Amino acid sequence: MSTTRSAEDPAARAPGLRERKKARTRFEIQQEALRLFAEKGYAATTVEQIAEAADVSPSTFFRYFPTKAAVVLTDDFDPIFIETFRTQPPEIAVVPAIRAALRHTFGDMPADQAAAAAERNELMLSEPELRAAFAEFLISSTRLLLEMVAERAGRTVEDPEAIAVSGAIMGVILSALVLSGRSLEEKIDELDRQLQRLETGFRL
Amino acid sequence: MSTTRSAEDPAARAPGLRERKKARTRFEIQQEALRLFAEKGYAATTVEQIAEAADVSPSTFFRYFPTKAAVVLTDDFDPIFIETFRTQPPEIAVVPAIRAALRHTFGDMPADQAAAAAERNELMLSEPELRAAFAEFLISSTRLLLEMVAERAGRTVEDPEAIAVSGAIMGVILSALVLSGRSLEEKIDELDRQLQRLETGFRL
DNA sequence: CTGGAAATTGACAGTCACTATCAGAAACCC
DNA sequence: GGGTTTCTGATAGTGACTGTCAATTTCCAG
Repeated sequence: MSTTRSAEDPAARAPGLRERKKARTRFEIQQEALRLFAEKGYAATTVEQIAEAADVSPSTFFRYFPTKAAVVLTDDFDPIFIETFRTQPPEIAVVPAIRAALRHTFGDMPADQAAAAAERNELMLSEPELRAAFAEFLISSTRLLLEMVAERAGRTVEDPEAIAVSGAIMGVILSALVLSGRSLEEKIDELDRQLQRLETGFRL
Repeated sequence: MSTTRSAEDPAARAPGLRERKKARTRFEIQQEALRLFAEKGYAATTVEQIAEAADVSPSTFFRYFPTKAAVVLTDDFDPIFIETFRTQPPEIAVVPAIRAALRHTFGDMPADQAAAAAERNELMLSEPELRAAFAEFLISSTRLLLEMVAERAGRTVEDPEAIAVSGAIMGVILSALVLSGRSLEEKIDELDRQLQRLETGFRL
């Protein structure tokens, strides 16, 4: 059996070689793609070039990412955010719970991850093609948010007030992301204050 | 100066044959495209088929519409809405002014236009490709809304509160459009009530 | 009304994102 | 090691979109 190294080997701890290789390939593709995008621009980079840089075939690229845009839009924060929101004490209202979840998810983010997120965010908004794909994300997120809101408030997903508040929250988030010209950190702070206004109403 | 009354002639009032032909071709293409989309679905309809149905070459199609999606997204209501909003009495606050403008723009819409708008709306949300293009529209609309809000409220476009309220309004509109499963007319009514909640704050 | 300038058009060739298929290689399980 | 499953690359497509260029159509001046 083990003429070679034992179970302590960090390469052997993962759920299997296949899984590890997949994760590694996926990461590699994304890494190279983002590098090329930053280097030559999104539109000027072809999938073939990404595949070549990541040392896979174009076919393989599409097995890992359904579209060229997905390589930019793939985001690991959603599940964390959702979980945090769900585990807020039930007596807290929707908007405060959202605020708490946002603070928790994005508040103490490692610097390198924050930088990467900011970069992808910028890319997402500057490239028309990606802005388009962003809509997909936006709409599905709004749907998801509505479900979470309804669950917490004890309403159905058809409830007009639940729909309105979900939309308003998403709109505030979107506008903070798109319109506010600040750093990601400042945006999070600002976002918190803006959401607070949803609770009290706007006086403009 | 009028020896002839030709200026009244509806056919001669137009800026020239070239212009008229262009407008007519444009209308023809859009007409045929929407018919084919309704008939066979958006994805299943190729530009070549649209071009053939409209009796032009594929090249010509792309000279009139930058993308296949643009043929669906072309919209004539924005300018009306903007004008109505701008001409609201200045003492009225932002949200009520939006509500008034929405009611005026979409409230007394002719039945056939409403039907066409509803159809395009449905198409826009059901087809992934179009939903993507919808984002373009969404983001630019939010920017525009921010400008209008800032103007009315005497704030700059960097003002956080102006940003927040613009986003919230847009979010409420979006969610009403996307999430609420009603007819267009009902949606407008519902939208009015949902916007009202923005003024008073949410209690969920 | 006519000749030339300018705009519009269609044909053609090409790029690129994305899909379907299929045979071979790698990893899994025994 | 043998049999099964999964992953991969090569190939050949489809369809949206772009660039070019010559032919046609509309415009306008004389």
